[in-house]
Amino acid sequence: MSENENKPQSNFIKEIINEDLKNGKYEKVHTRFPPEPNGYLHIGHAKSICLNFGLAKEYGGKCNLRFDDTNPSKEDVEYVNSIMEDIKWLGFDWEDRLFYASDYFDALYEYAVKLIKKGKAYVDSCTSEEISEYRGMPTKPGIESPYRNRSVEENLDLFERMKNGEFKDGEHVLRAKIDMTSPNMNLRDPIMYRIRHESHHRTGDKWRIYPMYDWAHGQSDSIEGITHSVCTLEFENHRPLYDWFLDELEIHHPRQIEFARLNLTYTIMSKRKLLELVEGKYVDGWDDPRMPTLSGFRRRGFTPESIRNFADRIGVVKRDSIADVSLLEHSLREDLNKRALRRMAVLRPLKVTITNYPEGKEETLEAVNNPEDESAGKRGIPFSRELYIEDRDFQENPHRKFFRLAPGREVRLRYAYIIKCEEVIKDESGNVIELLCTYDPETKSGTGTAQRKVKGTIHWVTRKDSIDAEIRLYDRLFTAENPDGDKEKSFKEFLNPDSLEILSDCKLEPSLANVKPGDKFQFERNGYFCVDTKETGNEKIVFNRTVTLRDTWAKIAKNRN
RNA sequence: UGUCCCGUGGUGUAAUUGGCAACACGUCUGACUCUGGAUCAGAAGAGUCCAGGUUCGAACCCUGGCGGGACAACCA
Repeated sequence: MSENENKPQSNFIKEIINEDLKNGKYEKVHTRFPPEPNGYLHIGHAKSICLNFGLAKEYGGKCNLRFDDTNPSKEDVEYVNSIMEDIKWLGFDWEDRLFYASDYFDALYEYAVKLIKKGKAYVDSCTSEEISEYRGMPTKPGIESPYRNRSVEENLDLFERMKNGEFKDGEHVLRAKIDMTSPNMNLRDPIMYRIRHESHHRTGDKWRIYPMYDWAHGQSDSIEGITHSVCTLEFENHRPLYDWFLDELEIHHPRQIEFARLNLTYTIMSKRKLLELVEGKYVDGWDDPRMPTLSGFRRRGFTPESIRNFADRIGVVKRDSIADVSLLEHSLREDLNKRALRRMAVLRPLKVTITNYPEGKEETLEAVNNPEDESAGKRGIPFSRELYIEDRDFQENPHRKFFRLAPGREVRLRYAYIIKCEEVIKDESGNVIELLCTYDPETKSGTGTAQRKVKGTIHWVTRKDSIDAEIRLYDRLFTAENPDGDKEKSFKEFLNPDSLEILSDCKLEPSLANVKPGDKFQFERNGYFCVDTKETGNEKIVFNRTVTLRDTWAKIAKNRN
């Protein structure tokens, strides 16, 4: 619902912004989304993207895209491209404001020189072990480095030579001179620059020193004129440092605001662990439809609208929480229900012969494309003597509340006739392999003569005209609500062995012959499906099940146990 | 045994900033239905982590507990 999307919901960040605007701290709102190009975006990032771009839009401001590319050894253009693609797919536009932290390496260097001259930064020549040892513990103060009181001149000289590549990796670092006894670890002379003899994906070999996150981030925000720098909770303890740099430098001072990152039931959100799933081949790549990555959701058949709606509904707060996937699924179904064309597809076929339907006869029946949208029109579907129905729509000894086909019972074939099961044919081992049924010619759909009511309606496909396809059924990737929440067990122990089921003998109605990768449909009574973008080729059609329909029967069947 | 942040139905959020706790998801009924979908109607479910205090009045303010999270990468 578009009104849903426009419904402005307040949150603590907007309250802060309102206050800042009111008292003149800032005159406009300028946010940014600052991903590190070292992995694929996931739904947690989507929350942040929706938030940052959403705030800019709501306040008539701007939102920049800035790649936080300060660590050449982890980052890659592959990620840069996938990130841009995902943001665009989600529906946001940074216009001409695509930036990189590496754009500011020169400016950052000058700022560092300024701090050195102020006596607020120094070159430390301790080893990384020593530095870490001197840093102390959260509960115990650190001690000062023996190099802490070098002269400004010496620092300037050393720092320039660090830049010029005169030293080896790890030989020196540039540190801010703050307070080794601070109860906030981030203020214990944080490292600003480290030496890395590595090429950067954008600056090439120009730099031999690279800035750390804390040093690069706030200054980049400042350079871009960001007003509200929205980030996740783990940076809360960094805010004093963020502020310290800006204050010492006396430059434009954005306000950092932290919110709780998104957690979702039955999924993990850690980039590192997601990478582990990919590298360990537990899934089929970053865009595996079971992955919580945006590329995974896209391939699975999710719409960007549904994800945006979801992001609106979960809200923004400072407390840790874990959102229910069913809310995401609700947003998805709500969107797809309005838009997806209905089609009939039989996932697990059971042959049905209508014994009193003339052999060789064929007729075309009319079916509605989308009951939620009349403009979607109608289509014809062929009907003839031999059909397939869903094998689960037949029970030899039906449960009390099962209103589908059973020996001697009647059901309506959607958009066609009422049929009655007269005989059950089995193979040697007792499996039902075919049903012999009769139909009632008076009950043709839409004729108005169909006065008779039957309790159940099932979908079907004609044998002769059906199209073969492979359909992949997905279930949640993990069996535990919070797979990451167990201190004893690894998240991998909660992987759901049944998260993927491949059905290779599915039968589709003929109107599905010319589908294109990415096309989305509702297969009546089954769920929403989309044409897989990777596996679908000339000879083969592969559908992914995006999400099932709400299924009350499944609930009844489950509760029976 | 430090600093910072956070505690509202099962879940996620709200409460016009001190006025008797609202919405959504989920759950459960029922109606309708040629999708056991959608839709519609309804129900159950928290007295706001605990204990004090201030106040005519507290989820909102104060104090003290308790519980959860973050911080000890030359990662972001």
